[in-house]
Amino acid sequence: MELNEKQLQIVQVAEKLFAEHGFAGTSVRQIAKEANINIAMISYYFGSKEKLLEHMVVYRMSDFKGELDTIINQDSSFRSRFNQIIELFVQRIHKNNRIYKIVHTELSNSTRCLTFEHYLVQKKNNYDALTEFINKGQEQHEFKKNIEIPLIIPTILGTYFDFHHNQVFFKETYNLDTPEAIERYINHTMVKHLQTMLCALVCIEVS
Amino acid sequence: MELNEKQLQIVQVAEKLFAEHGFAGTSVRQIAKEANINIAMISYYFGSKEKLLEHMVVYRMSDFKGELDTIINQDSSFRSRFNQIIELFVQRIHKNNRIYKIVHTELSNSTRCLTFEHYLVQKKNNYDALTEFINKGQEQHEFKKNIEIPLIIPTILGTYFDFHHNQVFFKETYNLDTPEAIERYINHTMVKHLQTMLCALVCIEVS
DNA sequence: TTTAAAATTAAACGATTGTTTAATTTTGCA
DNA sequence: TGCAAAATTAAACAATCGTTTAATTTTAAA
Repeated sequence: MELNEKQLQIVQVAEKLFAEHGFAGTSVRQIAKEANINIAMISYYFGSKEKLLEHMVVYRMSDFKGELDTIINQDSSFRSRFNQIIELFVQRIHKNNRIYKIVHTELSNSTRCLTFEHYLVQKKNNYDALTEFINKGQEQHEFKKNIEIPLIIPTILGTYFDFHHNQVFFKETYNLDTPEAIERYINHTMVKHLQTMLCALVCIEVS
Repeated sequence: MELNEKQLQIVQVAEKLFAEHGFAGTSVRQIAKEANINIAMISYYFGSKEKLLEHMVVYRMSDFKGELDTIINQDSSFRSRFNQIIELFVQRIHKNNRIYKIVHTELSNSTRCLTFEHYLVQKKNNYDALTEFINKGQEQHEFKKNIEIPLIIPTILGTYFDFHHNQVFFKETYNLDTPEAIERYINHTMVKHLQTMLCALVCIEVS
């Protein structure tokens, strides 16, 4: 997926607006205005508003599997690697939260006939990689059995997104008034919460 | 919030459509057609499309605090009550998942100038009740300290909604092909996953 | 400098949006 | 039964939607 400077500008503005107001809630005129381009350029470059979204998904959903494999193949304990995986997921989803929000909203949308193939394939890869890692840990008696592995990733991403969706609530309830405070809360408090909780679920304690 | 038969019909249809296609993605003509009423009836009864959404939120966000207090005031162990609270949250969010999805989407939407006061007040109540319960458990040395209490509810609701948003993925990856299978997965597997994980986080083990 | 391709523009397209109007029908009480 | 209020209707409203057109400007290789 290669985009020229103008196309990239359109995609970036559209991503911001789609995430903020939804796909249907954003008009091509808004995008054009905010990106300082003529309305016709969207059709000219992407064909249509729908195809702009498709291009955006393919462009943004860059490969995440590499970073995951790097951690998994490290020469450290299962617990350490598991903790690193959790942190990686949070960082990744936080960095790209806009496109994920758009995809989540549109994926369960029966109007949209987009495939989101790219997203689903990448998701499957992540689930397979994590499952294989956990299975190995279970074989070596480092990880507990009878774990619902398919729900580990939903717990990580879900915790992040529920916080993200309800930021209005958290801001005023827990005094997260600056962007830096929110950043710190996500990267430290939330990561630690997830690590503690999921390790307690998965790791066998050695005493 | 009292609604006559016709108004209820409109709210129910609109709730389904808003959840499926988003607020902006649903036209009043779609609502009117599916509810078998004239378009003008929406303005007649609710004033506008926006106000229909406001009425919907107030009507649907019925009081949840009672059920929560009933469990908290039970005469059983902290662990047992905590498990029941988790199950209640999952059941509650599952039963009303449509309105929660709508609110989550529109809440972080900078276009919408709705307050969602009703939703935020109820949320605050739930957070306060849970915090008080956990604090009591900590005082009585049944619950661990240094827990990030504000992230417990996001973990419960987030796990549910990430699964819900990505149902297309889970259906084909884990063979949840019938509505009954999904129902069973949520009410048993997911509840157990959350209970095991959160109890491991919160409860002090007695050996 | 010439010239064909690419980029950009303003304007217009028909379709659809949420809302309002004014006329008509239905309802339920006196 | 009569009649005012409530409910319902089809039609029209201006505004906005995504897209296309045809003309113009810019670009870059010959």
